[in-house]
Amino acid sequence: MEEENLLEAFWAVTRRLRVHTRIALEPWHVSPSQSRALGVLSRHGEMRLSALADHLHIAPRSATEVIDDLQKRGLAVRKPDPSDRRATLVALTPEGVSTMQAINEARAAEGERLFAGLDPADRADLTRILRQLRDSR
Amino acid sequence: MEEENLLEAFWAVTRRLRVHTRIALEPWHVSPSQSRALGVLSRHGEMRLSALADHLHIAPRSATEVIDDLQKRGLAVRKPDPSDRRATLVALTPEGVSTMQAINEARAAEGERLFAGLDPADRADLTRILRQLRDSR
DNA sequence: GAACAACACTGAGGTTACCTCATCATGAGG
DNA sequence: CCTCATGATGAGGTAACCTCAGTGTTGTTC
Repeated sequence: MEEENLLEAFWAVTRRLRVHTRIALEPWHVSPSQSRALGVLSRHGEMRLSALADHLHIAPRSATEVIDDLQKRGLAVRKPDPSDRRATLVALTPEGVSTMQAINEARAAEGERLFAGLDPADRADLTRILRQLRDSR
Repeated sequence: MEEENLLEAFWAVTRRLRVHTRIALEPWHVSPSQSRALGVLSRHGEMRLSALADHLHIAPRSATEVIDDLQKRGLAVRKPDPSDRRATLVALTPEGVSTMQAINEARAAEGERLFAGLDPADRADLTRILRQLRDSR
């Protein structure tokens, strides 16, 4: 029953966070799945479509679609992999890079809005405990 | 940048929790959205379709679909609202009730698996902090 | 060095969980 | 009773995933 409450509280906070994220993304007309792809490309640099799919935990076919959308919006480009003519590399355009930066700032600000109410000690505890949960096993 | 990590850690734990939930639900062949509806009906008892939609934060039309599915599986029934012939009440069947119980137990067990690594003080802190985040503003 | 399995991507088409809009029956107020 | 609002649902749409089959390319094996 203690568990019940912990779980429930966790999901409630997750929902709030999701709402905040949606709001942060709105001005750029970028969907959550697109922003995840932007994030991976921005953190790891250009990569094959299949590698992107791995990072996003989705099927390669689905990565094709996400990249189609980002390319239509001018945020990413496909280019041939010089070392393997079967493969396609995906990279951010300059516009993709700057959009990602703007989104990161907006998201951090939205996160800050939610976490602002915590005093520093609680915030440190929360960070530490979440990391432990993330990395356990 | 502290924020970045807190947010990121939060999402990582959320993902683990989602995986655990999916696993907990698997044996009953109940989708997450169906289990949410079961949960609402189990906590609040029979209610109108539109009220269920409110609780689930979805459109009334979508509640119709969720209930269609639960009814097909024999977990819920529609009955006329005696006080308004336009309205339809939805209630759990005995099988729906027992399925919900089983799911709750499995989910608590799965949650326990994730949270088991925490020492009691951390667990109490986490619960308290999450409640604060959930209820702030 | 030809044959062939394995691989990278994408077209076709499916699923889930939502949505809006239009329709139909019923209800409530003037 | 006549109009307007309301509860559910049919029809049809969307986003973000999926699988499966096909095409071109590569590495391997004999």
